[in-house]
Amino acid sequence: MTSYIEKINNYIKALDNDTLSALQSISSEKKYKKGDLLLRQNEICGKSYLLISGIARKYYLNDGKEITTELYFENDLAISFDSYTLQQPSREFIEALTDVTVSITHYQAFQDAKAKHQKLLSLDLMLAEYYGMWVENRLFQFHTMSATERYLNIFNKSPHIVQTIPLTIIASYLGISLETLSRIRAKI
Amino acid sequence: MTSYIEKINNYIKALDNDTLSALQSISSEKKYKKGDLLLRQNEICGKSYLLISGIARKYYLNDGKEITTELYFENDLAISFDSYTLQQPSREFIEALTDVTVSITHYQAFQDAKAKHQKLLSLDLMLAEYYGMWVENRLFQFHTMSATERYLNIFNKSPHIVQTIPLTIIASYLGISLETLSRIRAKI
DNA sequence: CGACATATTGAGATCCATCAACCAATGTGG
DNA sequence: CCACATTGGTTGATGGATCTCAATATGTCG
Repeated sequence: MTSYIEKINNYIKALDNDTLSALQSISSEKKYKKGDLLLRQNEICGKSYLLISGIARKYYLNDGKEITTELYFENDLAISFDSYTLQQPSREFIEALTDVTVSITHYQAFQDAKAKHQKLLSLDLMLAEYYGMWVENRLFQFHTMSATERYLNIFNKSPHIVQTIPLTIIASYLGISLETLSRIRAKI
Repeated sequence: MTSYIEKINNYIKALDNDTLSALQSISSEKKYKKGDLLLRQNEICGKSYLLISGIARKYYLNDGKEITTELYFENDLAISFDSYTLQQPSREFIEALTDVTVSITHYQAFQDAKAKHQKLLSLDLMLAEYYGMWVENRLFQFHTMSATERYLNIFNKSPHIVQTIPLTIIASYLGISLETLSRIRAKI
């Protein structure tokens, strides 16, 4: 599945100048400070955020508790998928965990560009497919792995997450309490 | 999100004849008997199956146990998403739970058709988006709801599932043991 | 330094899985 | 058409994983 990212990146690199400039003309750079919210609950996700530098996360509130659903690093694309797709209010927030620089593309401008440039439509399909597989894989892990296994998985595959993100956030990302995560780590 | 299915169905209804006949020319009907496997583990999912009648499910084996990941009814599109997208061996099976009639479309033929007919590319994007939102929503439920809540949710929103599918399968679909499901039902 | 976020540790409660026994309905071979 | 196997479901007892509440560190930053 990692190879699919490469495929997407290669696809972007190989875009003709016409398509590429169309994409660039509807994108703009912006900086956020640590703690800033790129998207709030109940707002419609009308933009996509490509992380150029920094770390961000997506989360929602459940019984007043923050549940992190995705972590974003350099080169990741941050959106609230259903809010963006349906253009309906988001249940999720997107928050900068460090100072971040992002490339913003507006939803409607991208829709228009897709109509004119078939390659952007193909790109959008690839991105949606990637997200589908990513979520499917996450669900798979929730379905089959214990808390310890899920932590070890992230620890082995994405050590940078464990090193840079507060445990409180990692715990909610893994779907366990902070205390349980702390105990899991103590045992290893 | 249900409205997105309607949007997709309306989109299909509104397709021009050229696109529609291209789609039909690469699809064919086939019948399966109850218990037949439409896709086996380790096979590459080279076809999509649109259910015309009957019921089917997708599942995988974990420690020798069957874990159901999706249930299909009339008008649902059955594929192993990652296997289909990456054209890699599937970890999932697709099984007919009753006699079924499906409309089969080959992966490669559809890829070719998408290159010629932009509307099919748009359709594919909508289908991928729908699947992404569907899985996201399922993950959301696993993340926030107890076994009882998940059962009640399915019981209220999709009573036909509870009425027609064996509890063993529903339990694995909900990510709980058959015994727990039985006890949940006894309490209500 | 003080204050607030972050992390650890303990004790008890809760949810759910597992193992096992049992029951009911269905189907099949002789 | 019976005897028996098979499938699907229920119920009880027990244990383990994880949560919650609470107390106590350990930062970290203005």
